[in-house]
This record gives sequence, structure tokens and C-alpha cells, in this order.
Amino acid sequence: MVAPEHPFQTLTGMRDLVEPDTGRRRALVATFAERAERAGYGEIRPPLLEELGVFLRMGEATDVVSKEMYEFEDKDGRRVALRPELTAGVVRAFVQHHPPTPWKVWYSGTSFRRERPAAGRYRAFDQVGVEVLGVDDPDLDVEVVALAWGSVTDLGLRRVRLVVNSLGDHEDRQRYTDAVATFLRSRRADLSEAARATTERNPLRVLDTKRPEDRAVVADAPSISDYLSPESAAHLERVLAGLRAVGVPVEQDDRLVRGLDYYRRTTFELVADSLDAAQNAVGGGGRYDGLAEDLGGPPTDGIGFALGVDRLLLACDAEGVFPPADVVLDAFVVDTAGGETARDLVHELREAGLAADRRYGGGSLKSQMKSADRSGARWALLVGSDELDAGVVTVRDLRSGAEQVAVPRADVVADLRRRSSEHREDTGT
RNA sequence: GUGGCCGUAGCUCAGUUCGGUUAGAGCGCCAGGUUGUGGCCCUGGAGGUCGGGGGUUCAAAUCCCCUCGGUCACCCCA
Repeated sequence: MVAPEHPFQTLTGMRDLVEPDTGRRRALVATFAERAERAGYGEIRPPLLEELGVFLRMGEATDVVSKEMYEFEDKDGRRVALRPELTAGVVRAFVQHHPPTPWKVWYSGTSFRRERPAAGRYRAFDQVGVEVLGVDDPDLDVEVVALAWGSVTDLGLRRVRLVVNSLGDHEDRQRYTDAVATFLRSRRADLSEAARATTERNPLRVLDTKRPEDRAVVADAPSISDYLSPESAAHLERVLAGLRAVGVPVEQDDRLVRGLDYYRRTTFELVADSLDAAQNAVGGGGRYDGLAEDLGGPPTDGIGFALGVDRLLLACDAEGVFPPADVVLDAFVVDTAGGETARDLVHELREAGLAADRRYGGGSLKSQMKSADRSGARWALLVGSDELDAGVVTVRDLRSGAEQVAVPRADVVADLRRRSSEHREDTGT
């Protein structure tokens, strides 16, 4: 081994997550999983690495495919890529295993995009989401969108809006895209240079530009609502009516387009008003009715969404909700009489289901008490030479300041269990 | 990928304008004050390649170039 020239550090856009962030993310995923499973969804964990072709259906013109994927040739000479999202992999799994439909799955996991990092945007990022394959019924759209909405409100977020639109079926979308492109070319002189380039590559993307000069032009652009087939329009109406019926506040926005090529008909986005406009989309999704066929399967309707965990938590911070929970310790053992009691007692406490820790390497009573205090433990269990001689352990409440008591060594675990359950009842935890 | 700003102790930052004693503060950490008691207070201590490399200079945290990382806007997207 040769020592590195520079200390190793995380790659650009990647980070080490530690407590309390890790615990907060566990809680977020648990909350999401609970809601999804209540609605009949089962968990799926597709691999992080897939054949490159699985992801190309997102659209060759999208940045995600054209320049942001971590792709390489493996030692077998296959073109492979780290997943930039989970939908394509889930649909690939559907095509590969042909499970009975409807197939309802939820997921949580990390994806990778080689972009310039920004607030709430990393090169390795976590999402939670669901996909449903095999159902063409607008009431399923209602279920999926309501699930996304509920997942956000479960966290306590209030300043989030749900925006819904329809891109129509394949033909609608194509006709509309052509109309938008024609319109934008007619107003070419008024557009920014970047928007002119986007017009030729992916005209719909221009519709949600954030540049003021382009926004003025886009305001005059044709509306998708004039290009929807009667079937697509009816589908959208049924979805909107359904969401209102179940009490999900929804806004319709005929300028909402989503980045990936596979979206058809229903599309939606969750926008956090508490975040800066650049990264305020905390989640989004929609129908992708042709995707399974594109991946070699039978024609199958599909719909799903993904929520960005980093942005959700950013929004939670901005609203002061869903705070990270402290790690709770029941007992901290302080032993200045040789250490055998600490060694044995923490083990007994843990085996009995209590959370217990101690300090290693000895130290004065004072310094061990400082460790006990910092640990956040509810009780300190003290063992000095006096206790050892008397066969007892001194139990000290570190929060109330109440008088400490001597408990026979043999009864300490049972005593702590009793105190702990009483304490939980008191605090309702 | 383009442009702006930033990088000094574990953390948050001062010092950079106009180069010049041993590079500082608060918090945190360790120890003592209290030879068996945490939090508050007092005292002391440890801890720094000034992101890295090169250059200019008698002299660089400070000026110049390159580079790495972060951040904001654009692009794109969760």
C-alpha cells in the first residue's frame, strides 16, 4: 500500500450522513412505508446497477440521460449505469418477472446523477416513491396522487402545493409539442439564447423556464388543454374530481411539464413554497403508459411518483416540523471500583431490553459523571468501592435532581425496568 | 456545463482592504478548583499543513496563477 498524496475525502456532491440525520431519515422512510403498506403496496429493492439501456427510455434529449449518468463498461464488456432514478428499474423488474397485476410497489433508496451540486441536490440522493403497473383507471391516479400528498402532510408540512396537469396520450403530446415548438420559433427573437437551444432539443422544457424574459413569451404559448383528446380530457377531469372528492387540495396548471420523455397523461408535482424557487420541487410523478412496452414487455399502463428525501427534509427545516429525535439512553453506568460491575451491568441491562452505555478507560467519578450527563441518559448507575462493599448500586436520576437511592446489585435490572416503564407512561412515549 | 461568492482549531467565525512580532475569539474537548457525584461558575491545558500546489517578495493567511472542495444563480431535476 502506498499512502495517498492527499487525505481521502468524499467525492463532489456526496456526503457521509450521521446522526441525527440518519435517524431522521429512518423515521421518514418508516412513516412513508407505513402509509404505502396501508394502501396495499409492497416494498421493492431494485439493484443500483443496471444495463445502460434500461435508463435510455427516459429520453435521449434529457440531461439525465445525455450527460448526468454514471455509466461505464464492466469487465464483461457490458454498458452499465448507476441508476439515476428508480422508475425504469421497477418497470424492468415488472417486465422481467411478469407479476400479477395490478402490481403495487413502494421503494426507498439512493440514485446517482452527476450534476453540479446545490442546496437539496446531491450526486447521490435518496428518494421514496411508489409505482403501479397494469391499471388504466383514473381512480388509481387519485390513489397515487393522494398517497404522495399524504406522505408530505404526514411529516407536518403545510406550505406545500399539489399541482396537476395532463400531457395527453402519445399523439396528444406529439401534436402539442409540435405546436409549442412552432410557437417558440415564431417568437425566437424574444427568447434567451438558452431557451432557443432548448426549443430545438426539448420544446416542452421551455414552458417551465425561470428566466423572466422567457416567462413573458411562454405566457402566450398554446395550452395543452386545447390539444387533449376527448379521452385524455375526460381522464384528467375524473382525476381532478376524485382528488377534490377525497379532500386533497389540488391546483391545475397547464404549464406543468415534467422532464422525462416517458410521461403520458396525468403528471403532478409537489412544490414547497418554503424553499427557494430553484429547488422547490419536493416530489413529482405521473403516468408512463408506454414505458413497459419500450423495455420489451407487453403494453402496460403505469403510474408512480418519487419524493426527494433531501428536499423534503429541507422543507421540514424551513417549516420547523419533523425534527430529528434524540437518541434515548435509559442508563449510564459509572464504575470507579475496578470496572467489573460496569462490564457486567451494561450487558445485563441490554439483554433485558434497556438502552445502556458506559465509558471505557476508567477516569475519575467526576469525569465519568460528565460522560453520563452528555450521553443524555435518564439515570446514572454509580458503583464505587462503598457500593461494591455493600453489594448495592446507587441510582441517580440525572434529570429530576431527586435524591439518589441505593438498590441491591441483584435487583438493579428489574428496578430500572420498572422505573423506565413508569417514565414512559409519564411522558407518553 | 457557464458565471458570482467562499475555504483560518472538532464547530461557528475574526484577521486578508493597505504583505511585516510567537495566527486569535466563542463554543466544544481534557484536567483542576470539589482525594465519591454531571449540569452553573472559576482557573489552566491540548488542539492549526491558514483547503492543496506553484509563483512574486527580504518577508505571504494576506498579492498572482493553477487546482480541490463548498455555496448561490443559470441549466437540469427529486
